[in-house]
Amino acid sequence: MSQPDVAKPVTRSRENTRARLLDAAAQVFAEVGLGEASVEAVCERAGFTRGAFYSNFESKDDLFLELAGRFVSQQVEAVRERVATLIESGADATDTVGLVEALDVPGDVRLGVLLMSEIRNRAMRDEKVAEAFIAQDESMVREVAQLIEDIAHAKRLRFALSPEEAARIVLTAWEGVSSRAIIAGLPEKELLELRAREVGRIGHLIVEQG
Amino acid sequence: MSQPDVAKPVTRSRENTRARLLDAAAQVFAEVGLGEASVEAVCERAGFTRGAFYSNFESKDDLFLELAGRFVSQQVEAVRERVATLIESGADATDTVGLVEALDVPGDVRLGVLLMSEIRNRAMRDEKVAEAFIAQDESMVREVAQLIEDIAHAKRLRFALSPEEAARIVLTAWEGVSSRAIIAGLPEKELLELRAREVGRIGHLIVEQG
DNA sequence: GGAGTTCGATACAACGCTGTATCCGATACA
DNA sequence: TGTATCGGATACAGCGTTGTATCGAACTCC
Repeated sequence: MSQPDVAKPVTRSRENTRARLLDAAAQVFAEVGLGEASVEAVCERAGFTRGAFYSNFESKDDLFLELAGRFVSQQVEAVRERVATLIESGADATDTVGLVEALDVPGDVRLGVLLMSEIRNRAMRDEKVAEAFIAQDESMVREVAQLIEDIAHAKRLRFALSPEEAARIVLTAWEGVSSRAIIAGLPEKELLELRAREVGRIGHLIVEQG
Repeated sequence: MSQPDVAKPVTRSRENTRARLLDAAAQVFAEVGLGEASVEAVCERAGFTRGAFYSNFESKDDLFLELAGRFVSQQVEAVRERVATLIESGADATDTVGLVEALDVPGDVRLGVLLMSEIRNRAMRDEKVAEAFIAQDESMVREVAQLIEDIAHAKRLRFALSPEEAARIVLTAWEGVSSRAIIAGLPEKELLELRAREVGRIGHLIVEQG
């Protein structure tokens, strides 16, 4: 898919330029949106010319698909790690806000939200992106469901909702709150606080409803 | 903002072309996205040339701002009406699914979801759009909050959440479910069912948690 | 019914972006 | 040290899009 017709060798240098282009693309796409971003702009940001670009990707769509896959996977992986350490550290399950904060993925939050929004938007129109999105989204749901299940177990609670359903609600709220915060122009710090608070409240609602 | 330098008369014919252009734009923007939609494509869809376009709008952004305002207002208005009739008809407050279904706005659902997603996406980067979006979003929250409050009153319940908070959760879930359905490629009928079911469940969660 | 105005079509100039073909420096390898 | 390959820069042709300037038909208003 993202592989050119004539298979090119996978040298260290090559991987490096690809990575720089992908990082630059993430920034540019987040800033102006996928549609209004030109290949030119991405290359400029990365410090390359289009020669480098077309030597590494077939098109903007090709790059975006790869970026989307990479980015969403990273998010899932980051959350997976957090959940793992949370579970074995036996965190206080009543502190939903603390738990929610612990899910924050390191990195530029604003960029993350904007990029994810861009990916979601694209996934609504592009089969390929949708496929990648759904797969990773389900992984994410499973991770969070696991966390919720462990909390339920620790508190000896039974829910009317399945852990998966609860996880979906939490994740949906997560995204919704993030978007609203960005639209309202909240700085990163307040965004994080608001998100922890609101999503924590939802978590509470689910947990208390035994 | 959307008014040309030299104020143009507001004739019937003029309003008609503006409306046709706006409708066409809604379709095109929903189909391919704002960024990848050309002014040309919008005009073609509307059955005009760019001459008509530039005689009525300053730019694509100008048109989009107007479209966004109009569209979001319509949504709010439609919901407002439904809520009003629901309230005075004294609908069965325990039937959350029925209540949720009653909020469905008439028209092409898929188009509505895609367009709203486009508007939200744009609002994250554009002050003007954000402003319009926030204003209307708050109206919407108030409408739904009103509905929730009436249900609470009818059932003599008190919530841990304020009606506004509850409304936000419902609306966020609404959008989240819609997006996921579109990404999954569900046909309109199933989208509506899924949405009613899932959002209804959330409503239940809020209502039962007295 | 004639003069003025309005609205949209047409024609045009300019620009930006894309994708490819070619070139050149660097690196690896013998 | 010579040779071959690789990776990115440069140059170029072509296209689509934008915005404006101009034109003509239709409608308005006296």
